[in-house]
Amino acid sequence: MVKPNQEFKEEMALFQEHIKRAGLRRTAQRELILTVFLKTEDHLSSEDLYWLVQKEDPNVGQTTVYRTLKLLTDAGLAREVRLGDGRTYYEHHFDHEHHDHMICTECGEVIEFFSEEIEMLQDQMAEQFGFTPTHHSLRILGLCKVCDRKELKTSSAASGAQPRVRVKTTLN
Amino acid sequence: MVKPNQEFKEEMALFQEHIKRAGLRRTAQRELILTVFLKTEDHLSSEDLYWLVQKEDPNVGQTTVYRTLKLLTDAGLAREVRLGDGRTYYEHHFDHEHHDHMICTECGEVIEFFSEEIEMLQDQMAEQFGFTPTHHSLRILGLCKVCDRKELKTSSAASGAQPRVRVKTTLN
DNA sequence: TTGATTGCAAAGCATTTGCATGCTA
DNA sequence: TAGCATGCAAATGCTTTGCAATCAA
Repeated sequence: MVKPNQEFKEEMALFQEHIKRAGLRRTAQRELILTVFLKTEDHLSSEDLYWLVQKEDPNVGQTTVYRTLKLLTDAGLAREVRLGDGRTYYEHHFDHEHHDHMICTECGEVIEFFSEEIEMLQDQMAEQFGFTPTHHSLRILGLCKVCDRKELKTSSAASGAQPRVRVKTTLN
Repeated sequence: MVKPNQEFKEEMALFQEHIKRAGLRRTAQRELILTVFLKTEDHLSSEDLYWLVQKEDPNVGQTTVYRTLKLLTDAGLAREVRLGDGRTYYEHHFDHEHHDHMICTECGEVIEFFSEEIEMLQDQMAEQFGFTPTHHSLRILGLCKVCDRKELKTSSAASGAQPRVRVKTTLN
């Protein structure tokens, strides 16, 4: 079922490189997990990935998925994502540029977005504080288009006008 | 030891109001927890707050602190903060305007900052996607001034020049 | 009096760790 | 062969829940 690894040649190579550099070992599990991971879209939890991997090889354990995800993160192939609920999600770069997230608190939809200006301003802010940034994390929580409409319908009567965009407060 | 509640008159009133509105009850524990909470600075975990409350009244339980912190969040008096490790921190508005965070991954220092421009751009982005934001969360991870200097010293020789600020990738 | 609140202990979750066995290099 | 990797079960750490006793309204 798994497509030939050749599809992710670069990524696989990067991984092997990292493994060698760290004095670790190349194993079937790690390769399978990475391959399955690269074929996913969006964000998935360790458990999500575990089930996907299970379909290919029922012998792989949860623990190995957890450990490998960590390894992939170290290798720069995966990125931890915290969506706000307790757990940790992961996403990869393959076919995906760097981006931030809007998360609908009603239906859980996740919108990926990117703003060059926001990036620049962040760097400027950091510089002001003598801070050297390595990562950043921007989440906007609220209602997606669909849920916002529902909200209007159920609560008071909705005027035809677009709801005003307004950030009331901050998390984090 | 606890200063008279009069100091936080407004906050206390808001809390009582919320409690009444929700058909809940005013209790000594809740008042104590809120008072102690408002006297703190920065971000503290439920457990941190628990220990502070313990000093005033050893009979108050962990659970009540957890529950009250949730209540305060609902009432708009507290704000959940996720610093990146597993746990949830809280901060209050008293004496504190809305802000975002830079977190030093070396020493854990947390710098609070605010950028009107970034706020505006976020609203603009949201509008583009028909998204109605309610909260947002921006974290910049990296090295603070002090740790960055140390880093330079221990690794290769440091040139006198300021290190370039550059965001490599995103967590979120 | 009624039903919300509390504190304890137990349960839940996601994640990590200990350890004997298995497998790369 | 040495020692990293694996998978299981047990342990952890934070947070939530069940429940009898307590307390505010």
